[in-house]
Amino acid sequence: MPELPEVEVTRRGIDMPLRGATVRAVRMGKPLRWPLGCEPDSLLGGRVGPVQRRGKYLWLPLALTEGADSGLLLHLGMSGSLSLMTAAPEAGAHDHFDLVTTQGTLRLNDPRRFGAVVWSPALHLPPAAKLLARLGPEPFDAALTSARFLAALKQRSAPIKTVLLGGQAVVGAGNIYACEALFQAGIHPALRSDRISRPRAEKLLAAVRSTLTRALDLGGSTLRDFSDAHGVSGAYQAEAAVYARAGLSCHRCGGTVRRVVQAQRSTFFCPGCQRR
DNA sequence: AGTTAAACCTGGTTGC
DNA sequence: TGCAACCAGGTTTAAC
Repeated sequence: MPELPEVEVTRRGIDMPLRGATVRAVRMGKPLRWPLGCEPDSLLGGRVGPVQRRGKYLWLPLALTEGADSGLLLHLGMSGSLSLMTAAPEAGAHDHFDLVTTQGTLRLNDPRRFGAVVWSPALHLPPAAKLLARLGPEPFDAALTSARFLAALKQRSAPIKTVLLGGQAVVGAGNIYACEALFQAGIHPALRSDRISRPRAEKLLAAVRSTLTRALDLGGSTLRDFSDAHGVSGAYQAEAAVYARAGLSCHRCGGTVRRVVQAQRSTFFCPGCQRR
């Protein structure tokens, strides 16, 4: 589920409430994608700092000593969500990580367990640095110009949809928002990335940005499991133009939205509105 | 080297 | 009703 908007909405929900909190207990459930990388009890007494986001990862600074840069790198995978509770109920079957602090319990619920919580001595050191190494630029970074975006697209011959999902040209757009941005830009998902024109690349970058912004404003998308740190669902899915709308009519041209598979992922698009 | 498949895991939905 | 097949927000690793 969680693409950039959902992860950012989650970050905003836990950042201020957790700031300055002290870790009182750590509870682990079933294994996640990667091991924690430290003794859970070694986190006790850690002080929580400002929560940051990089791509679809969250960085929770957890200083064990004054001035330390260590922390936890979190990923929500496909089905993960974080909730911050003052009085946490008993852990359920899919609650795989609890960080009990003086300012509430941060709990990761993740049925499919593609998510991760990994301790790292610093954001710029392994293992965090290694996991973030291949990420492209942030979509709202002013340094990401349309020229730079175009240059990145020119380096790939794979379909534009697949390249968007890859996150090398820009991070943050997952399956929902990659489909929606391509629709908004009027670009066929099968178009070769390196065949895209300069004006279309510019239009696509703008579409990625506006799609992610709109989703952020609506609290993200909730297909099944996602909710923010306070249990509130997203609302973007209700206004998706193409995503999960195969066989339905396009609200722009009246044609029929199609579903195809690219790189093992469903792609939804409108053949009338999106051209090669 | 670069693109595509397989893998990780659980559960909901669909169709016979 | 039962059960098999397919589908789902992601990303790494292995294989063409």
